[in-house]
Amino acid sequence: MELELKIKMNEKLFLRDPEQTELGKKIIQYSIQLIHKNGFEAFTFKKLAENIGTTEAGIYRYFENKHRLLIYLTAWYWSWLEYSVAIHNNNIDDPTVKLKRIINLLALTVEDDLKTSHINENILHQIVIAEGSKAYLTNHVSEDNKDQLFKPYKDLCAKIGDIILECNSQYKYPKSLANTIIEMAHFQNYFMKYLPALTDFGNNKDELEIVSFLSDLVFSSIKQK
Amino acid sequence: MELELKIKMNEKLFLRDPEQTELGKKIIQYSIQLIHKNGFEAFTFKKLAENIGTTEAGIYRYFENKHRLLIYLTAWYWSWLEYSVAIHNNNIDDPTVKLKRIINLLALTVEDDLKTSHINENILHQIVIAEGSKAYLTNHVSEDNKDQLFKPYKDLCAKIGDIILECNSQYKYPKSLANTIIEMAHFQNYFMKYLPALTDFGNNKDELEIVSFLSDLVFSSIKQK
DNA sequence: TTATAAAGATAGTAATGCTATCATTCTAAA
DNA sequence: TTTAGAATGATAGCATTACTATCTTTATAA
Repeated sequence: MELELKIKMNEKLFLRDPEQTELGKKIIQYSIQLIHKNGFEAFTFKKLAENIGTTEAGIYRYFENKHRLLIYLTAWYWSWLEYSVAIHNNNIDDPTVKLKRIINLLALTVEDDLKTSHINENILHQIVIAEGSKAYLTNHVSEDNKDQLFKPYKDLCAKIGDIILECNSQYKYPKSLANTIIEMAHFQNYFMKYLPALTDFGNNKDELEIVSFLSDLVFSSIKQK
Repeated sequence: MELELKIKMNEKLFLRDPEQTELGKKIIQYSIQLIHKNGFEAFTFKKLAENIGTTEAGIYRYFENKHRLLIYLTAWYWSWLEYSVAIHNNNIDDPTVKLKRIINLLALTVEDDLKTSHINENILHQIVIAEGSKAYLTNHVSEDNKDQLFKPYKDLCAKIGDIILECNSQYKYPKSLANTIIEMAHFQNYFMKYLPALTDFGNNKDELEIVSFLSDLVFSSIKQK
C-alpha cells in the first residue's frame, strides 16, 4: 500500500502552489537541502535555481521571496507535526501519556515520513530548530499574522494547551507552557549541539536528556496544587 | 555625582573600539535606534552612516559587518544585565528572593541606565527580545563561539544556574533552566505583543503576568522533591 | 486544434555588502 | 613648533542580491 500525504497550505504563502507541479516540489525539496547546508542567510533563489536546474525567475513564480518560503516550510512542518501528534496519540486517553509523547516528538530526532516523498522531515526538523524563529522575528510579523501565516504553529500550541488543561484544569498558563515546551525542545537541542556550555547535557549529547528536562519542567508545573 | 559605566568588551567583536571615539559611540547609539525602528534585516551600514552623518566606509572601520555589530550589542546587553543583577541582588541572602529579582529584571521593562549616556537600555532590551537569538542562530555559530563572542550570555546563565542550585542543590538542570528563564522571558514578551493568541496573557498585556508565569514555572520545578 | 498554463531563456535595475585609495583634520610626542 | 600618526571624510568601484519584465518554447486539456 502506498500512501501520499498532502497538507493544505494557506494560499497567501505562495504565488503558485508548489505541491501542484514537479518544479514546485523540487523547489521545496531542494530549498530544504540548501537551507540546511548553508543556513538561511546564505540561501538565495539564484543558488536554489542552479541546484534545481531552473532559473531564478522560475522560483519567483512560486514564492514572493525567500522569507515567504521559510514561513511556508515552517508552517508545513507545524501542520505535519500536528498530524503526527494526532497519529501518535490516537486511542490514548491519559493526557499525561499524551503530553509525554508530544515531548518525545518535539525533542527527539524525527524520522523521514515516506508519505511525503519530496520532503525530508528529519532535515526540515533541523531547519525549524535553527531557523524557525526567524519566520516570525521580523518587522512585518503583525501583517503576516493577519494573513494567518502562523496558524499552524498556533493550532499546535492550542492542541498542546488543551492537553495540559486535561492534565490539570486549574493550570493558569496552558498556552504559554505549550509554546515553552516547543521552543525549549528546539533551543536545548541547538544549544546542546553548538553552545553546550549553556546546557546540563554535557558531552554525551543525548536527546533523551532534553526529554527528561522538559518532562520534569512540565509535570512539576502542572502537577503542583 | 556623575558616574560613567564602561563595559569591557571582547576585542574580537570590533575592528576599532567604538567606546574610544565619538564616532564609535554614535555608531552604537544610532544602530540601536535604527535596528529597533526598522528591524535587523532592513538595517544597513549605508543607512546607519546617513543617519550619523558619516560614510559607509567609516562604519566598516569599526565593525566587520552588521552581524558582528548585532553580537556586540547583545553581548553588551548581557554584560550590563549581569552587572545590573549584581547590583539588585547586593546584600540579599535568600536565593529565592534573588531568583525572583532576576525574573523581574528579565521580564519587566528596563529603565534607561544614565551611567551609559549613549546607550538606551530600554530600547536595547527590545532589540535583544526581537533580534537577540539571531546573534547565534547562524551557520558560523561554532567559529563565533570559539572566539568567545557569546561569553556574556553564558556568564549570565552560569550565574543564574548557581542561584538555582543555591535554592535546591539537587536540581538536575540548573543551566538549562537558566536559559529557559531568559529565553522565555523574551519570547513571552514578544508573543504577548505580536502573537497574543500564543499566550495566556490576553489583551491586558501586562508584563507582570509573564513574571507570574515564569515564577510558577521555575519555583515549581526547583521546589519539587 | 487551439488556447492557455507552465517553464525556459535572457536582460536589466536598484540596493546591498563590501574593499580600496587618497586627501584632510586632529592630536600628542619630539 | 614641527611633525608623525591616527581618525575621519570623500569618492570610486565591484560582485552579489533581490528582484521585475519580456519573449519564446513546451506541455496539456478542452
